Amino acid sequence: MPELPEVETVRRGLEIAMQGHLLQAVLQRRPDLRRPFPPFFVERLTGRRVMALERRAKYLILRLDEDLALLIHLGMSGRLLITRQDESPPGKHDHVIFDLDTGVRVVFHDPRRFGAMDLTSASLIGDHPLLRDIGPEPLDASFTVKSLAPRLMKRSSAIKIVLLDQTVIAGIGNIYASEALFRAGIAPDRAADELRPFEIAKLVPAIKQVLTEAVAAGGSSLRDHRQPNGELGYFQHGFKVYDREGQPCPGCTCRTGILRKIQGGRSTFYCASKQR
DNA sequence: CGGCAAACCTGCGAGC
DNA sequence: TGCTCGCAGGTTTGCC
Repeated sequence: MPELPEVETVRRGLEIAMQGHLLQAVLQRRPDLRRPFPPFFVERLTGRRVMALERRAKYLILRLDEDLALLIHLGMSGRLLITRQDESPPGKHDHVIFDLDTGVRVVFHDPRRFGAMDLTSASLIGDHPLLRDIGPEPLDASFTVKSLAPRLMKRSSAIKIVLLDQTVIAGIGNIYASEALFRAGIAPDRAADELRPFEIAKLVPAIKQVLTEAVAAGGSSLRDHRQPNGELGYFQHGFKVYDREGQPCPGCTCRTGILRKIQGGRSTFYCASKQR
């Protein structure tokens, strides 16, 4: 499902349901997702208290007591849903169930199983191999033209491809890469290292703006994404180009409208007139 | 190291 | 109705 806004939406929902409470029972219903679960997954989690919920890029971090941290990635189709322990039995793709001491149940549901979970030391979380090389958070004040420009100057690939690289910027995925480039007026196949300073000066606020608006809307709900309370996000109504091939461009009067092309095996949506 | 294709999975809608 | 094909908010791996 999930890019930064969707994962942040999940974080906020889980924070309300889980923070301060005990993991009374954990049920792991299959041996692996994309990779095997870590050894003694259930045993290490059972009885732990959830101290805090954080997000880094598209990862959720559950800080637990006893210096333990649970790292969760939702992959393409993962959801975390809040329900009650007395509700219907788990379904086919409900792979992990967290029962809290409050009667709340949190279900990890992931049909494609591209998701991932790992356990690690909470105090050394930044050193974890999955987090170690991730780039700056785009909504942090430290993400600026000055910090982004040198990173882009090292890359000759198309800017759309580079925006998806989590070591360059954290949390952008296929939707928000297209949306940010449209808002910045930059063509997706431009080489990253050939962008001019004034273009990077448009790109940075475009990224911040589209992500901020999407977080405020509870993310985008296309196929799988739900907020943890089951409600839909609604930023899909704010898309200007994503999944709008053939529709009129909302930014200009060109006759071609929104185009779709494949970059790195994935769809990019753009307007050839407004984006140069 | 950079760049690119393939692989990992299941489900759904379109077209025949 | 039922089949095949293409496509899907991601990341890792392996090869050049």
